[in-house]
Amino acid sequence: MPEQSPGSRPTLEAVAARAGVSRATASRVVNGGDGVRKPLVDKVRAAVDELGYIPNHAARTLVTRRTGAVAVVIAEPEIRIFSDPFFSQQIRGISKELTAHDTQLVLLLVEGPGDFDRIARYLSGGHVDGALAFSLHTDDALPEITRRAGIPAVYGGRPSPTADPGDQAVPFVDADNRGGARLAVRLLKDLGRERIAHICGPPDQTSAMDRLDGYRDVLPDADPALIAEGAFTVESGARAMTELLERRPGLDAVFAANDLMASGALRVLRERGISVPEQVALVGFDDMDPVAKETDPPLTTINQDIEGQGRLMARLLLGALDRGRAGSGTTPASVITSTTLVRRASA
Amino acid sequence: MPEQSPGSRPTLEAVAARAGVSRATASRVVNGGDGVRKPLVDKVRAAVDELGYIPNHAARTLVTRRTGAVAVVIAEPEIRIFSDPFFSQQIRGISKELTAHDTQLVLLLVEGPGDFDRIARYLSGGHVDGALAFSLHTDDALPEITRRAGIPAVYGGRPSPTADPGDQAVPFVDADNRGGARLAVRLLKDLGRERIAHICGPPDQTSAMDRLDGYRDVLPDADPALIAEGAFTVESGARAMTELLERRPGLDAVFAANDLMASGALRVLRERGISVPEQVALVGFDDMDPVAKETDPPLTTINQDIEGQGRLMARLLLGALDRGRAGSGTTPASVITSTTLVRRASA
DNA sequence: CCCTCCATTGGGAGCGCTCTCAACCCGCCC
DNA sequence: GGGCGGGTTGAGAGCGCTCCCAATGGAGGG
Repeated sequence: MPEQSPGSRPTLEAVAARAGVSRATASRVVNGGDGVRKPLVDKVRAAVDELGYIPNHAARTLVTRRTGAVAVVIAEPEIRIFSDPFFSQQIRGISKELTAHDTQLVLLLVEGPGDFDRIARYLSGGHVDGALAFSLHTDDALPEITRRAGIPAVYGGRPSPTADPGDQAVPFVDADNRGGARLAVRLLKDLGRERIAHICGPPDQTSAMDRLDGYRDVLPDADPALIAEGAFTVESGARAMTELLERRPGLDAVFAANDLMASGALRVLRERGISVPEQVALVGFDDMDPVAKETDPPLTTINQDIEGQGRLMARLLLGALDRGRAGSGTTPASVITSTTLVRRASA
Repeated sequence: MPEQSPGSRPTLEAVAARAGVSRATASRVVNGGDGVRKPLVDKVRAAVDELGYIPNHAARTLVTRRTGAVAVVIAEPEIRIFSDPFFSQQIRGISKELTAHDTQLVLLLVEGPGDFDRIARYLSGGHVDGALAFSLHTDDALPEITRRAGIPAVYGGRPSPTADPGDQAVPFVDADNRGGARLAVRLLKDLGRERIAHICGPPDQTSAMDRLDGYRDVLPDADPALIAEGAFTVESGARAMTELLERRPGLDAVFAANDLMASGALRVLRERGISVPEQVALVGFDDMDPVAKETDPPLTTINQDIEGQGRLMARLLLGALDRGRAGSGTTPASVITSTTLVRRASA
């Protein structure tokens, strides 16, 4: 690849001239070469190589109205993204899939409650062909924004009903949180545990509520005092565990709605000299990479293929974009990915 | 903001017509309004609002030759990005700074060794005005790539001398790793420890080597057997600690080159019934958010302002871009950010 | 009162590319 | 042998915007 002295990039015109063809033919070759006779194709290809021609993206976008880029919107102003490998893994999956389809990833981090305007403007501004969004909280304006922007969007995680802008269903990819939770609680039940507590996540996140629903599916008559609320963090898990132990000292199992809270709970149990899994069996959720394996004992937990979810999101969006080009702008269907039980030592 | 029915976005032409001015004047107003009389400015602004006009980015880029976007290249094909909050925090800082300057962030994750070609093509393709890169390993082709692409770039972390493409110094932002390490080791020495071991990071990362140098600055005559190599992961820290304990059972302090390895070391020490900090004092590095505070005992460590480093990188790059526009294409100077000792319970 | 000058404004030329459409050329069939 | 059709190719018109340059008009000085 020849070096680029800035501001002197060869144009299609130059390639055409060098190959002795018209700009139109050069363009055809650059875009796949269909309908151009072999010798000409070769000539143009050679000219491209010699000149180090790289198509001007802006010019192309101007006429095709496709940017070849997709926005990833993360509406999480706060700290969670730092400590949570969840996002990184989804992004890795998204990136892989987009790269494979020559599509760029524009990252939009929401910098605060007032920042949605900026996001809306950007999405409406024709900078990107579509959006992948992580909208975790029920009060989130994102679904409404993407709908208004008139570009296809796929969500990571089921948006809450209240955030859903009416008739148009918002396509999303989510793990089978409820089913996973059932798996976890059923294991504890099968183990013969009789007072199974639950540390649930924040009520404004659908994943937390779905997991709670799964717990209730298996234990419809559970003592309400056996449920404590956390915030998906280690600290909050510890607090919730303390609370549970005060309310129901006789509990013999805990299902925590994620591994972070499970590890917080584990710390409290250890501090009190309560043995895991002998006295209290513990199950987490997420199978989060370093956390679940590194605790002592390692966590029994529910695995979800996070990277796979990212790939799937990208694939759904790319599909919608392709269909959009073909004319029929159908929105993709949502997908729920399966979860599996990973048995380690904590239960 | 009016809704967008796709494919029918108003153009500058439409705004001009509605405001009763020429396209040129409308353009001036949209771009700040300098040199346009107040009443006309107001008319155009009103037309913009009524029509919901949003400038076409591609058209603008085509003529200005500025994309208003910056690439963030992460040349870390593997798992580290998942468990390491480091990147997320830098990106958060970068995002804040870029957003404040109306610049977009295009994320480029290197998907494997063969993927550098794609990155090179992208950076050379006029998609972005500049690049922020994280090039962690000495064998990294990134500095060469950005140089060839002819766009300004700023690195996160000092590139190794071997990766540096010759005369042109590569501008970077890095923590004062060496100074931080000195702080850590000096503390241990001041505490009266006499056999201070070091768990260093992988030799192909300059941060690891700088921290090792800092250790040696304070302990030039240290027993080589007191140095063990890890890979910046929890597991490798545990292994290194085991090794050290075999080689020098009498060691009374450990400086680990990051908190992850420190926590691995801590686990081994606890398993062996060695008390921290009484028998062995332990210092980490990074002050990594959940890790350092959550260990038992909490880690004494070296803090670096990671988000600040990200902001700084972005600021340097934006500065270079502005200067580039002004004509004088000077590369920014590198910056070393200071580190501070955070005293907790492990030393 | 006329001329000069500066502050505004508008006209128009492109930025580099795609895409429609007409022109062309060849082989084939009647 | 002439006409027709399909496969190739080229010419030209924009995509929406910025920016150069010329035109305009009013203020101020002589």
